[in-house]
Amino acid sequence: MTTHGQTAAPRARPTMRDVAALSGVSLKTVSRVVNLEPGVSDDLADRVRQAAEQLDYHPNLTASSLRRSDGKTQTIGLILEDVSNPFEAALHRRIEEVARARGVVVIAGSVDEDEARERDLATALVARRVDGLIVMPTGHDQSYLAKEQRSGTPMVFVDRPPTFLDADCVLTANESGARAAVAHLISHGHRRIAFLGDQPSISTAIERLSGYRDALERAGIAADSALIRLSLTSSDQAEIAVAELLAAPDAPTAIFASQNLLTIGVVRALHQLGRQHSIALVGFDDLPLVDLLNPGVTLVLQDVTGLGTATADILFRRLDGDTRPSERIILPTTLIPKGSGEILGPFATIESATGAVS
Amino acid sequence: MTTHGQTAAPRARPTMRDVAALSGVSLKTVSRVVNLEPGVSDDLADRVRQAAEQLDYHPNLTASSLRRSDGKTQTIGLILEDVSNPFEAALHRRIEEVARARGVVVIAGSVDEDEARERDLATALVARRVDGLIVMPTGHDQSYLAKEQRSGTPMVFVDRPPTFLDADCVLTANESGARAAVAHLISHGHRRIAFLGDQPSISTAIERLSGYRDALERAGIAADSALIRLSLTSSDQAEIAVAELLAAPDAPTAIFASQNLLTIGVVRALHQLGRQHSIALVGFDDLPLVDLLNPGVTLVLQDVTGLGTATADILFRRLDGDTRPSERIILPTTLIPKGSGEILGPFATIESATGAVS
DNA sequence: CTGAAAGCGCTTACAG
DNA sequence: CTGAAAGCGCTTACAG
Repeated sequence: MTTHGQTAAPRARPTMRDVAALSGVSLKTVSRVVNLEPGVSDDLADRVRQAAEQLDYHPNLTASSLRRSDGKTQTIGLILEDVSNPFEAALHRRIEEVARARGVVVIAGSVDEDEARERDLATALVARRVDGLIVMPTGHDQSYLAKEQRSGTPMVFVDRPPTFLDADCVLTANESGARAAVAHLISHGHRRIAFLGDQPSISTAIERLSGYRDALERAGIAADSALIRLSLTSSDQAEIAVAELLAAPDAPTAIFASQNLLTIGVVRALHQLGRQHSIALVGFDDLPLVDLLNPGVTLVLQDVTGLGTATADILFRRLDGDTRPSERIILPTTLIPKGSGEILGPFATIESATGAVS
Repeated sequence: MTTHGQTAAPRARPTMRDVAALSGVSLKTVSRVVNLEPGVSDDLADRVRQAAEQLDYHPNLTASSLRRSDGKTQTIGLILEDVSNPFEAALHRRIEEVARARGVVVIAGSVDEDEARERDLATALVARRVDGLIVMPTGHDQSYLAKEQRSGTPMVFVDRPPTFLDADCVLTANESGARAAVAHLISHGHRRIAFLGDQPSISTAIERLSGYRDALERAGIAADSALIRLSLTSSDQAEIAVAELLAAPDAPTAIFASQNLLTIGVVRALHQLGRQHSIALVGFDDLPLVDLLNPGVTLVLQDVTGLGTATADILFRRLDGDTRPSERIILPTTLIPKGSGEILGPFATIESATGAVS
């Protein structure tokens, strides 16, 4: 029978006290050496380091943070809708990178679109005394975080602003991004443009709808509520919505899909119906490989790296003591023509056909 | 000037002592009520709950775990190659779900393919006294975790087995999955089949190569080293490799891309060269939307949900005291024909043309 | 049923 | 330069 790691009786982890005993110094001297504080003679410091090495001593951060005057745990919390969503996973990675440079780790969690889960996760993170919080809010009331904020936990909101709470936030220019997408379709000769959107309770969905309406208005096109489909929460729902829209009389000639999952559904529907070369499409958010589809899918891209970096930067600035009023950073989008958005509509002019407009 | 949350002087968080003082009971009684221990009179319990409510008291988990005999922090660590890789992000989400059901949160981190970073992250997690560790190992020696394992931290490896360490692991049947992919191509009339793979230091890359060789051997086809391209670490490198392979004399008629990023590169290259309808392709790992490409891409899928669930389940079983010998779970793959893998090769028979073989 | 004392592994605030 | 005492916010192990 081999000695199996998992089954052997646990061997106690050495403490500072053990290191002190072995090296024949006081606890405080070990603490000084471990924390690289100056003012320990080379002789003692060497003995301590040797003893620590010999015992394979590793400091207990949870104990030190309890006693430390700043109480820092070198851990931050990240509340997302879903850690596996590509946009959010990319955000997570950026935040992790900024945190890592400071020796800070990230506890991330998913709350889907469940308000209660958002609060539960926030409570769980606070109970573990995270140094700060980054939140992509789901609920419509973040006032429950006010006490925690007053207790000194900095918090930054990302992608969506907080409600009933004054805090920093980093957002995408959803309205102008959507406006650009729809203006792009209009400039290619479309006037009947459908809007597909997520639940109107989500601020980004509303802002993108607002950009859509604004682009139509600027072009003197009356919005037709029959072309606006909200509360679509999955690719499948978007796929069905497209089939319905295209089967109706006076069907749209172009579609603006205001979120990545919805874009997938639209692409599926158009391919299914064999309409991918006749119905124009612009999608919001990045999707891998869509440039290889035929036609490629024209997308409005968010600056995920910029969002993640700015969010983490602000949080750590607050942790470093920045007490200026809360700020709101808004990052622009980029429209990438890939084919589907350049399909000409019935009102195309010579300019739009020759690409004189974009 | 409004009162701004972030700038107001931090208000100290209430402690158990504060609750005890306000309710006029001892610290221990508050502890009993907070931890739902029996044996407190309704009268006192009520007073304590009211005081806690009034002060907005929330327990400090980091302090309680320090003192608790089991020392549990209700936190586990997850070491990944990249939290934003779709496969790993999906794994992360599954593990989070299992953990959440037990009130446990997850600290995840990315180490890319950097051994030093793997060790640093492990150290950072151990310093925070995570209750357990889930590791997708990058390095080729996990013996550095042996002491930690003996100290009582359970650990489970996922996707790749640990080296120089006896521990549980949950893997994909890489070899048989790759064998099935290549056999599929052979049955469709291909004999010159290229293999594209990641760094040979990664166990999954080697296992998939082994499955490739095995399938060829079983079909009596001699392996041609000119068709085997290893150490490809990005889509771009795979794209270049395909261009080279197809430009060479006696070029392959089919390609097996043994990892998701590489599959993307192959698809790009084939479309670029206009060969997507003549060169067969099977890819390993899922990729969104590839079924909408023309042709759709035939894939070998891993059971990500199964991997995540099994990994987390084992970890928590160990945390619950299971001391049986370490186990190795291997989950099967599924081949999904989507078009690219069914392109017929020069040795196609009537059976392969009619789909009598899959 | 209730609580006073000790201590988890550290850092703080002093004193020498 | 070095260390003894106190204490971070809790739970443990007792005693009443």
